[in-house]
Amino acid sequence: MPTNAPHSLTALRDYLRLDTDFAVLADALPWRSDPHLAACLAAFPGLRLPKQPFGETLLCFLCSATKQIVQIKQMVALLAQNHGAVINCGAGSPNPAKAAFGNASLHALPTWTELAQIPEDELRRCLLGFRARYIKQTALFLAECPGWLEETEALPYPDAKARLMKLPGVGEKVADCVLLFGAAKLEAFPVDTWILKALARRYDLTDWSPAQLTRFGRVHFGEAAGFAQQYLFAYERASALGAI
DNA sequence: CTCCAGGTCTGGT
DNA sequence: ACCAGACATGGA
Repeated sequence: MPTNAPHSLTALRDYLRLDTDFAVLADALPWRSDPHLAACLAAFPGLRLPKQPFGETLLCFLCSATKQIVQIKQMVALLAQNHGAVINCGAGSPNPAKAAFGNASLHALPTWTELAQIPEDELRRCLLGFRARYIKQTALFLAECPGWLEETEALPYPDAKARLMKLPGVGEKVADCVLLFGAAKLEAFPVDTWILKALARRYDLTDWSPAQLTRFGRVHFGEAAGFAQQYLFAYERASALGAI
């Protein structure tokens, strides 16, 4: 562990925003008393938690409900391709993405303002299914409330979470993902199917209810629970794929 | 064909 | 407060 690892939660957040080596955050986790977490940390020594744009994170996780990760990627790619502004990478512009994608035009994700203009049935063409309605309604709400997203991101975790959960399609899990990945709120502990499996299987809690497992995770992993969540998630998926 | 996927909402007890 | 179905769609 580097000796300059930050020790307060505020310092950890600042550290996160620099997109440096986040492995030092492990120091804030109870891995010394937790053999499984220790194994996860050892299995993914380079794991990072980059802070991503708040609004884009919200869009991506509004797509995520009961979908496989490969499919979520495809939905997001279609949203960009069909409705996002073209990113200029003409001749002379040293855009590394152009080398990677050849002459295919690159698109940004559509902004919430742009999404508010798109008919729901057109959004549905991006394989969104029933999620199209959530995205459309959220876009219409955000269009009526300029600054709402920025204000939400600036709030403390519990207030930000409560506000996000007022959006259609945003429940506890999606709100936690948006705050963990899009706002670097390390207290956020998103509980998805993988985390439920990990808590039940790796902590010998097979007869616990999902609500009890959730509470266990939030209490056990503490102030940097979201960082622990990433390790549990990565480990459980790799394990399912036979990579571990 | 059936089951599940980085869930949420709604309408029942 | 807790529980079952519905919700779209594709991959395993």
